[in-house]
Amino acid sequence: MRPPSLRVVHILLALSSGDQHGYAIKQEVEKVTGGDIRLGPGTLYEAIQRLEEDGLIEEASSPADPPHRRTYRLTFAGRAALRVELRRYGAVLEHARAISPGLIDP
Amino acid sequence: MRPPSLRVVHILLALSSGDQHGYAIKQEVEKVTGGDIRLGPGTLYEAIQRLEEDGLIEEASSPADPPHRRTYRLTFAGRAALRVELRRYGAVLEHARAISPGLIDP
DNA sequence: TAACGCCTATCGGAATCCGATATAGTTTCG
DNA sequence: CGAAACTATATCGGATTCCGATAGGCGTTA
Repeated sequence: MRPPSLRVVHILLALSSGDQHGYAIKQEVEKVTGGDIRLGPGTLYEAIQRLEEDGLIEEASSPADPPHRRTYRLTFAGRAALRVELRRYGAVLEHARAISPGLIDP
Repeated sequence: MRPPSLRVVHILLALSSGDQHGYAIKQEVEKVTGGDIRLGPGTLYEAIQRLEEDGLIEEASSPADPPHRRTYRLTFAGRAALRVELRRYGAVLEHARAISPGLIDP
């Protein structure tokens, strides 16, 4: 299991504040990144399958949902993995600011 | 050309404050990440080749260097690509803090 | 010269990316 | 009503990237 890519981090983050189904995740990610990160169907659903296999998300569909819709929730492990990756980003940024000020901020 | 992975961002960052050869990059990345991110030879040299092909780094070896050592420097495009990716990380972190406080900081 | 650390390179299997394609249900609107 | 557009999921296939294993060459030191 490789560390999640930025795309996958966005998927996890979209689930961090509430359950979502795949298509809604896609829309939210594209919205919050201003279209910077897009998720084609291949990327999206294969990533979801992988995350479920790895236990970072789990299905949370309710009988009230439309039958062909699958809702997912972030697991505890998923939240932990998200935190780890965000920390990595924070560390890179901190280091970048330290050694090369003017690279990010201007 | 896909966006650079976190590993590759670390390679670019290692070059942002001065020219380096591959092995020195590897050592610096492992040092600054406290061993969190390791670079095996395959990852390292293939990434370097790709970055050179894409024009993000260029060879900067001098005749004074040992003959089998290849030193690289970050190009203008490389610095720009690094900046773009760091901004993405910053944006994710900002968003994560906004929607899910307590995910990162505690 | 043997051993060790430095330095680069390639191979191959696995993982991931991602557009194209397919399928279906739902909503919108003329 | 019926066509178009949107929602929603799934799979295929080629390309890219990862990354450990393997294999060198060079320089220094014992």
